[in-house]
Amino acid sequence: MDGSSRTRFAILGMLAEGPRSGYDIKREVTERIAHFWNESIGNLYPVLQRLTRDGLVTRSADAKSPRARAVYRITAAGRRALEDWLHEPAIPTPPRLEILLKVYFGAHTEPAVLAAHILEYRAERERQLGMLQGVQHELRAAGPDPDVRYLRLTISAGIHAAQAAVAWCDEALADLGG
Amino acid sequence: MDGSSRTRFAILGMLAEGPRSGYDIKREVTERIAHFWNESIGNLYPVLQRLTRDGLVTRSADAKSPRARAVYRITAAGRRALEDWLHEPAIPTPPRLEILLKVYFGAHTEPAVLAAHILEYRAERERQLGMLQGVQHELRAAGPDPDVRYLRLTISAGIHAAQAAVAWCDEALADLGG
DNA sequence: TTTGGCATGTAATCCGTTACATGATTAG
DNA sequence: CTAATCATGTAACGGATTACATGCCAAA
Repeated sequence: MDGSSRTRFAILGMLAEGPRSGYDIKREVTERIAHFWNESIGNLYPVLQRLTRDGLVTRSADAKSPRARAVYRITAAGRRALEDWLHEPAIPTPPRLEILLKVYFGAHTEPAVLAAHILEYRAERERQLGMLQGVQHELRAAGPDPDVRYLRLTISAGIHAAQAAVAWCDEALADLGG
Repeated sequence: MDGSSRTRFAILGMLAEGPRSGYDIKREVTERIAHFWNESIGNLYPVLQRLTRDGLVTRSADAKSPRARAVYRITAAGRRALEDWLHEPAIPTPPRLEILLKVYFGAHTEPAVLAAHILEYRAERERQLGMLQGVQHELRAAGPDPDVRYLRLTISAGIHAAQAAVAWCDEALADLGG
């Protein structure tokens, strides 16, 4: 059945902080955790329905909004499911970095083609790095707020990863250029 | 149809270095590029059939082997497809790091639970780091061999990423411990 | 008034994993 | 002899993306 869908838990985690609509969840994913997680809106709605059917969340109409908004709330069973999942070790997803696959097969094209790809990749990672550092700076101003403790940690993870990626790009570009 | 399947190109790239069986390809993936790419054997065989049907590879029985081995060779059309793909920019796959999702929702469990997960994650990354450094060392002995130039680059990428991951783990563990 | 953002959902499709099924060969 | 590895494949399933379809509300 639903053995490994981690979308369920992403949703449950978000709802554990308070009631939200599907649209809200999607926004929070893209605005706060996009650097390590993603959800497509076309998947979110069906999974929310299944979670409702399973009694892990409840659905109600938002009275305060003039729009047709469905607001979801996590149930006690939902919290239990979330906590159980948090206790299980994380299952590592095998990575698929297409940029490195192209590099690995680099002998079958010109080095300049590869360099162009890496340059583009570097720009993207640098852009991301700047964004994350911006968030980190804002969070520093907030002081030792326990509410943002875990957000801080994920931001830091993204910064480490982005810096490593940029450093590798520079190394690779130097190698390909010389 | 087969718009975005990168498995095709992983196969074509491997076959561009020489004839191989499906089993060979799987072995090469797990032994050399597992740190940034993966393929399941159950997917490899059907895709090889489709590539044969499309005329990008040819299939023949291996006469030299006492076993029932099917050997695939890349065709001119296959090489063209590979080169075309190498010219296209890499499509970034949105990441899904479950470990960070758990950290993000860390407020809903005990810090010690999180720390245990991170410790396990750290061990895995450190193990991987050691392995990659071992390969890097072997490759250094080979000198400036152009054949291993691109392999070297992917190994280096893995080392950068693993080091960054380990560094973050230490930072996170210090934070959670204190 | 028209554009963009809010908001929800379905359908088609696909990409890929896991488990299952089978059998030959080689090394200990 | 027997276990591990070589070797190929199919079937069931599921998780997720993209495109499609619809419509309201607010701001310019």
